[in-house]
Amino acid sequence: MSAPAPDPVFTAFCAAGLWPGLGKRAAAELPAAGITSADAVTADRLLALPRVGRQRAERLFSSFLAAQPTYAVVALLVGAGLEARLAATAADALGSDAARRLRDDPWALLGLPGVTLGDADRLAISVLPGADRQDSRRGRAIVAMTLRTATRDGHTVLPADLVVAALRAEQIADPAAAIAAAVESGEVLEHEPPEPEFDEDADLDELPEPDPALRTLSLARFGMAEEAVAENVARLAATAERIADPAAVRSVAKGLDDAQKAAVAQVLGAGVSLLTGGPGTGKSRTVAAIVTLLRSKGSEVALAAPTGRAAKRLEELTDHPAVTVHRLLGAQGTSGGFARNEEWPLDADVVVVDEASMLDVELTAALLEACPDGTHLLLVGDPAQLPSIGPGHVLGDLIDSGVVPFTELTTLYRQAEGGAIARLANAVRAGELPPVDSPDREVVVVPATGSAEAAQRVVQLVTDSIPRALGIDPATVQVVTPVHRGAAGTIELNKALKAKLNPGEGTVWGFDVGDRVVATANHLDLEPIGFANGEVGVVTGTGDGTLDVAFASGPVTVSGKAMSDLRHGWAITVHRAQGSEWPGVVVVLPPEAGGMLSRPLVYTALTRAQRHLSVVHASGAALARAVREVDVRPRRTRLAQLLAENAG
DNA sequence: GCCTGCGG
Repeated sequence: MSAPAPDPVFTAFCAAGLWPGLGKRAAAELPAAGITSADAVTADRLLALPRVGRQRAERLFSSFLAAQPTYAVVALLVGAGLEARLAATAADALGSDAARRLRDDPWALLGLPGVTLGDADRLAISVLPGADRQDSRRGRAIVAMTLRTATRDGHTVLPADLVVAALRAEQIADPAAAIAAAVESGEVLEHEPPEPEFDEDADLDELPEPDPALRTLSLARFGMAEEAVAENVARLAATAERIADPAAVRSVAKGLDDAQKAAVAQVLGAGVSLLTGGPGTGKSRTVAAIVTLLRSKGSEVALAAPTGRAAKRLEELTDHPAVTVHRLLGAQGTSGGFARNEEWPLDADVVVVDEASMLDVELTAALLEACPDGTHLLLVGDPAQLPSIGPGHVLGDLIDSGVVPFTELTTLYRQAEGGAIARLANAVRAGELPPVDSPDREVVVVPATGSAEAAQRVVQLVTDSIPRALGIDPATVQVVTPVHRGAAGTIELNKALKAKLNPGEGTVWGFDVGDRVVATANHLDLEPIGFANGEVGVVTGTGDGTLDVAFASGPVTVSGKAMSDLRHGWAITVHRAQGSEWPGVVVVLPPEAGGMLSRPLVYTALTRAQRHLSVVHASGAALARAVREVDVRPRRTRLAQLLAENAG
């Protein structure tokens, strides 16, 4: 008797690794055990697999049964000629009745990462005989997709006109109906244009109409988050009571300038306040004074930052515990919400968040919702640095709204005032790119043509020119580039720099003693103090699958999972360098980064340098253009308008 | 298309 032909759905399910606990090797051995379809799966047959005992067979059988929702999705996907791997994501996102939901609305597939409209259309043709490109579910899904794509560029809203144009580009005949369907589903919100200023003397017949071109749409997630931020800022502003007499500032005023003292006084009175300024203007020193004052008053202070590294630094500078905002709020896994919320709010009198330019709108909404009436919130940050990864422009919008009290620190203390680095950084902050005038070579600009030549210049600067001409140890010089790929990206630069500075085999996970490494994730729980994403260290020893790494904050022995979160760190991206500074910095601007150059990126890169800055410039006119424009792609948001409306 | 935070 010959075995039945293997069931393609079953085969795809197993091959895609969707059967929990079943390895690749075991999957390949299933046919030999007589298991070629779902119906053939029994604990007894599984027992026939090599290296499988009774207990494992039972476990495999029950994990197969538990994976039935995923199996049902695989059946749909395979029928449409789509990748079975998608099934796991679909079951995660759509729940145990994912298959039924996809049969009801195949375009719901578009909500999953990596799915194209073409994929969703194929599924639709396969599950809905006679599927029509004018189907209202399709139009609705394209509206949401358009808004999701905009979200990746940081926008929380899009003008309705742009969404209409996107719908027309997909041959949707009735864009208004598609938008109405998206709003009806609850996934999308429609925002009427702001009311024009009311002029009391105007003729009643000529009341200005809101401009329909200003109508916007948002994904409800982000539209509601912005509304929550605006409402809760107003709530905290209205419920705050003065913590201490402004005269109390005197007790910590020693060493603070007038603006810094004003910032301290502001926190004592305001429910929400802002403290802004560039690197070296004393933001941290001011926060330290605030913490000292509040502790002396017996107030409960909570310190937090959006990144682990910023939290760690805040803790060192204030000598007061600081955590990530996620930790502060009790983040529950990737999809989940936060343990601290309206029902179980934070119990601090004052909450201070450093590096607030990195706050996106959802995290800010969660933070504000967890602050009970009367909490004072201080956001500290530099609006000129890179914007948050998630959508929103929270710090900038809070400033632009004009309704939140803020103090801007402008006096530079860290770099020599009038030094070439500070002059250049200040000019870039203001949108200008003056010719560099630095006879003492504090700033050196090295022109290059193409990324290969740029890379050569970088290696030359780090290993030869900078140490020889300026006497700066290469160990204190950091290379910073916008990109990973290409000849002047981190990957190739690190290879070239390792070959010159610390050649070797890479005995443990590609690393040798003497290699510079950078962390790409937080491991704050390693002994004794762990490491934070973006920290740079040097390998000081290797063991059996372990590395001893000396980070600036202390030594750490790294093994296992944490090891895979280390990369070579002579050259790192500008994004990862945010929040760190080095005595010497080489900034590389390769031509292929031209499109991603922006004023915040250039400013962030330049301000990483304390004593010496070399700029290897190969991006031509794109650099001046990027610095001149406030941002190449400004984020469209509604928060500033909402804040102003709530205040008025 | 490029870059990137947090969490388990």
